[in-house]
Amino acid sequence: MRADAVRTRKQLLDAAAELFAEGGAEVSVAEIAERAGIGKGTVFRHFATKEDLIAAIVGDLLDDLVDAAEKRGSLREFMVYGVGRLADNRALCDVASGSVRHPDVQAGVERLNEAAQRLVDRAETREGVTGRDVVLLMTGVHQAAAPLRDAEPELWRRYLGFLLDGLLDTGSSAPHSRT
Amino acid sequence: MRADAVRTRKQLLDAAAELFAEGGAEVSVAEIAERAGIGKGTVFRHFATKEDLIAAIVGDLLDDLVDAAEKRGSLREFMVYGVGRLADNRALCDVASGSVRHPDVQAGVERLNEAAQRLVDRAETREGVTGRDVVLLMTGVHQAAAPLRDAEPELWRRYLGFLLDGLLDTGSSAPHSRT
DNA sequence: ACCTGAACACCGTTCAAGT
DNA sequence: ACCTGAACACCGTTCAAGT
Repeated sequence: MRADAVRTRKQLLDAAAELFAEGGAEVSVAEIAERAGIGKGTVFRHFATKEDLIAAIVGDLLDDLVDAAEKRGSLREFMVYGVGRLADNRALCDVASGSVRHPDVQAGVERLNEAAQRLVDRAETREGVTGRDVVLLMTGVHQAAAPLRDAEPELWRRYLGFLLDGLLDTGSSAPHSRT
Repeated sequence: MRADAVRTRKQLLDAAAELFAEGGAEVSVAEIAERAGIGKGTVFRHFATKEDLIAAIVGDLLDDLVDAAEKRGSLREFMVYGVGRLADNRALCDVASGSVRHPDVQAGVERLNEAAQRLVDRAETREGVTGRDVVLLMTGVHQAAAPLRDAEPELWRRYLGFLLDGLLDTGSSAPHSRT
């Protein structure tokens, strides 16, 4: 790849990362090209489709979450971190809502599921809970709180608390029995 | 309104209800017009924007949920019914995901929140839980399970179970304490 | 009064023409 | 090799022309 192309590509990725984070996948290719200071057609020289561009940006975000799963001590800490990331990046929300179905993204989610599974293995959860459950439920918590994102930006913490109380096995008492 | 216009409007609403239920808000006006057997322009004679048409369809769905909240005995039953409706109607999902922001829809959600509040008042939940929380959390449960809608269509029941265990106050033991 | 389809401004995508 | 903007097929929306 020629030096000028490397530079163009970086400008494109920087602009896309910023705009997708703020506005989600719905920001137009024209806007991204303008912000990057390049022609609209050039975007498609680097990425065959808009979806491919989104997948490249979102892939990095998912890798960051996998790192977090490996570095954070507990399942609880990971879930707090993960929902927090969902709350501040609209592109990640679009992945969570299933509107991005790119194979690279699916692979990234799969790696995240596996990393979450390793945390579940070391945690005291109710029986049958998998890493995949944890990842899906994180997105559910975020999306429940999302409509009030502006009015109550910390609402997801409360909802995550409810979920964790249903998910974690506290050991001492019998939290999941119904009288 | 002239008799032929009444007929046209009904054809339009029937087609829209069916297609939105299957495909969500993203089905095109052209598709709806074709299914209804009317011209594309005629759609905009009855509804100023596509959003207004969606709001009309979704309003009925929300009214049905309000009815359910009033007729179902318990909070738990209502939540099972509500998430079930979300699972089989894509238009309702689009409301839940916040991609429909029509004032009539917001008003419908508000009425649903109030109906849910009346169920909460009669239920044993943890402190501070509101009807609005219940409605939001129902959408969260659904959206968590949505990516596996085809592979595991009943997954939402399991996730709703997790949530209810965190939400309901079982009385006897101390389910929300952490040791 | 009511319906229609051609026309408009957008979108993602393609590609001939430029460097 | 790489970049560009005009051109294309879509979309929601408008409106002059028809009944």
